[in-house]
Amino acid sequence: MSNCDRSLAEDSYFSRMASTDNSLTLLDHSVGSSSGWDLDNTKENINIVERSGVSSLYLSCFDMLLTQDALSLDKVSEASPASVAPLTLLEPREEPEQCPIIDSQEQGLSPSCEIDEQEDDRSLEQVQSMVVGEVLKDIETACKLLNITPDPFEWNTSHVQKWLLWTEHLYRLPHVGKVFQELSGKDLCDMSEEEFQQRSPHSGDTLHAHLDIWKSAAWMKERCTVADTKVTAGWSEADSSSSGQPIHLWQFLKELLLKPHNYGRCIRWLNKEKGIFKIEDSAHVARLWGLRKNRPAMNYDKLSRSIRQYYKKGIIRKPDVSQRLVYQFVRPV
DNA sequence: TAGAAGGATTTGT
DNA sequence: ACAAATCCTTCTA
Repeated sequence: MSNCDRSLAEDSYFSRMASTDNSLTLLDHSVGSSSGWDLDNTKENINIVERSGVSSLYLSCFDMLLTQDALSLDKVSEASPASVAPLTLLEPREEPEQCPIIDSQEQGLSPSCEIDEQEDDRSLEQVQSMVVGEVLKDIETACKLLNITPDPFEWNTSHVQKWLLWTEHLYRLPHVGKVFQELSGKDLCDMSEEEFQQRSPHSGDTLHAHLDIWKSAAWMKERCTVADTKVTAGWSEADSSSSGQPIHLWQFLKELLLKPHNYGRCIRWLNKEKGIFKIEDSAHVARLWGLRKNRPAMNYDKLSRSIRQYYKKGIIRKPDVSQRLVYQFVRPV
């Protein structure tokens, strides 16, 4: 796909982003012009970060970065109360990966007086860079798992389906079924929020918002690569999704284990030094592996058979004291 | 009943 | 050719 194709389709998109030099400035602008995130609330927001992890915060922040104004922001957070709002009530301590929440409560922060603006600016900048970094990292992780590129424009129809399944899974959205079938990534990117909602009245708006995040991240990545800013550090690592070689199961498991923040509830180290890990949720891990390999019928029975093939190869073994769902890398990192 | 172990065969790259 | 997927039987906690 040529850059000309892209630039046409992304015109409206770029215009929304304003002409800023990097992502932080970009965040500055949108935060500064939005009623949802006042400078005075920076410390409070940092506290939110410390209390509940960054995901819910960064989604709020990123949505702000992406939405044209506070009105459309409210639309995003309130348009699908059935799918988003109850989650905060039902699972208040949900792990971020399981349920990064677009939390309307955090967006409704009220304005207050101007005190020590410079210090707030610095704190805000810290939060912003953290927020952007987290979003980029999470997208990177999803790309590895799904074996897709970060840029939705490059997706084919099967990549689109993977992304849809993944996003539904991650945000507990109702299944959209086949309404987005036959659409390429470019088709998807060209669709307005209204078109999303036409196809999927229940989760169209949320899916559109998340696609916007991906589009922004890809756009930022492109900009930052040229500008060589440190925000993109996480993207430059060579990863299995870009090596061309199909990923091995043991690599995939290590990838999950590398992201305890995201996958700690389905797989975690028991003893990282010895390479001993436990699969906490066998069905979940199998589902992720199936997603990664495009094998919808994958289950733990089959995944574990593949793990057992590693016994002979000396890649994975059962630990000395054998326990259910516990394995050990023969050569820990 | 879910998981562990491993044989046999098929599939996809 | 190779890794993984699939299907299977038998065993175990």
